[in-house]
Amino acid sequence: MFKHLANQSGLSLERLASLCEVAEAGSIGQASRGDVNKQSQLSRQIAELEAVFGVELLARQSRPFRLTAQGKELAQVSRQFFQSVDDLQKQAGGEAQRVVVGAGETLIQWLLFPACEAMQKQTTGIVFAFKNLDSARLVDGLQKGEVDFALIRKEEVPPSLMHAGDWLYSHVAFVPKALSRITTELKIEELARLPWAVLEGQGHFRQFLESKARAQGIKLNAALECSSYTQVAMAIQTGRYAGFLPAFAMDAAFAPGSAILQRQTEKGLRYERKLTLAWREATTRARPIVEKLIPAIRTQLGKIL
Amino acid sequence: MFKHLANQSGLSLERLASLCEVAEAGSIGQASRGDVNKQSQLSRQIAELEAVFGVELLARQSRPFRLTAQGKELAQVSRQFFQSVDDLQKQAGGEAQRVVVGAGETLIQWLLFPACEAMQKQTTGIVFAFKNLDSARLVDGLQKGEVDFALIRKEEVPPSLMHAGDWLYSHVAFVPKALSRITTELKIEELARLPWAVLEGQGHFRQFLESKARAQGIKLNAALECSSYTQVAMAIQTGRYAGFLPAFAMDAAFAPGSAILQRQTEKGLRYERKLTLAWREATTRARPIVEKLIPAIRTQLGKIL
DNA sequence: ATGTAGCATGATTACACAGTCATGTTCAAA
DNA sequence: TTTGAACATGACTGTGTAATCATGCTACAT
Repeated sequence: MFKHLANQSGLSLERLASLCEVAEAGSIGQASRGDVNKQSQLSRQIAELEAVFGVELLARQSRPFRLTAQGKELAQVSRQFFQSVDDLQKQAGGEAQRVVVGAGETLIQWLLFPACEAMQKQTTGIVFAFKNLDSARLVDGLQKGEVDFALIRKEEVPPSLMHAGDWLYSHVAFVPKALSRITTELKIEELARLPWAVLEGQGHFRQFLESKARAQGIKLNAALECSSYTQVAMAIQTGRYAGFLPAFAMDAAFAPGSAILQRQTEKGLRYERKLTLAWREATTRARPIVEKLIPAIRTQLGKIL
Repeated sequence: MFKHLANQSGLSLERLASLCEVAEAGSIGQASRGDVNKQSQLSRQIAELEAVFGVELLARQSRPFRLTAQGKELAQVSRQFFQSVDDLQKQAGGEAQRVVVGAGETLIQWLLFPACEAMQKQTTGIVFAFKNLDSARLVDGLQKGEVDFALIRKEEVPPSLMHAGDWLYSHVAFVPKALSRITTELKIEELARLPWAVLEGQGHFRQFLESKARAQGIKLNAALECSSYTQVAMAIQTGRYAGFLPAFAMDAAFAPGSAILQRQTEKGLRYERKLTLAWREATTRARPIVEKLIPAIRTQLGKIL
């Protein structure tokens, strides 16, 4: 049967696990993280695997070495196997299975976290792990099998991945009543009038706002630079700044009855995104639990969005 | 990462390969085939795996022991992994990948063999392995991953399996010119008049013929009992017997210009079957080569049927 | 050119494992 | 109840392997 494979000198679970580590880290060096012993192990073990398969698993043209296509393939096959075995073991031992959910920090905090919270009460035996990654890394993680599913912009999902759900949300303005009691749509002029807490740097939305302001011959009044939407929300909460947040932040970020007005922006300032839940089909095959969770997550997210 | 799994004492490729062997054979005893050493190994190794997973992999209620549901699951996960690794290794070494095709003996000889022959000329790097199994075993083999795809009756495909293609064929009469020069549809009366080479035993088609004859108050003239359709074809070739064969046997079984008349049967004697190509989705995921072959096989079979 | 990050290799140790043989246990059928 | 088939267990051996330390090599950056 498969004894010829299992018996082969140079092929072992440890070596395959090492390959997976290198695949995840990107290179031998990163996988060993300063541990010289580990470095020598990894180098040797991958060389031994190469001897077994008669193929280069590491591309040795430039340093640091990256995995070759065949190296990645073997790593993926192994990873899937380990994951399945791990699931079986946890299932048998009554332990909770780990499900890795990826998204941007904002989405995790205000969407995934509440949604998963609700699910954990119903379904026992699941541990969610949230990964805060940018969309490129999320897609990569999905394809490698390191992330089970991800909440990302629909446009970012490559055709090789599965996806379901279709949630539209827009950035809306949150203005403390202390600053303004207007409740109608937010006008562009107010970009200059109100003191805004904005994200530092060159984020998409920040650039969008600045260009809109410029087009009107005004300047965005960036009174506070924050490094995350959470900070923006905190700034708004103080009552001294207005800010833009995704609409779904209202319930999650502000206590009910707080003196904050949520205001839709006028048409010219609309900034909309379409989210979807993406995953890799192979993952659902190797991990039945992941497939089972998809409809549940969809309905939970649907309740919030 | 997965070091915690790979390091676990009691978990090894050999033990998993052993589990696969037992899964395939059905029990420890059958897997060891009289080798007492192997028996003790298998017993021990499965016990060690059980310790790792904390679950019974063998159902020890009645002997011989069968695998439990969890045992089967682990075996399947492992089998898939081994198969993928094996494919990678063969691909890397430029070796041919083995593709297991299952069907009844008749279908193998007169349909699959010619079809695969034609494909091997185009596609290099594939070795076909034919398995002659009854449909129950074929379905079982498909689900276990031991058979890559099978040509079986459409009605036999359970909903859990994929299938494609839809080939209708009927059993028709082959009559040597030496016995009769009639070329019209075969009448029931001829069942008694002509000397028939038939399959021994209680095959579906044999019973069908006998009941039709009885209904007409005549008796099937079974002049020769054969144990395979190949033998029936050989008998017909001698010129001394008539016989029923699947219509597609004409080209494959008889040399062109041989003195055999192929005759459709009259309506009351029609015996039709619908074939399809069945496979398991997980197999196509683990073995890309299998997925690639499906359309090729379909067109090749289409040419014959 | 030279340093250094990134990887390879040789040698050694301790251990887990597969393999083997002999014998024990359990269960089902005769 | 007996018998044999099916599986378990204890004891031992040789081997492959992970782990560790020391040192050597090679290519990229400065």
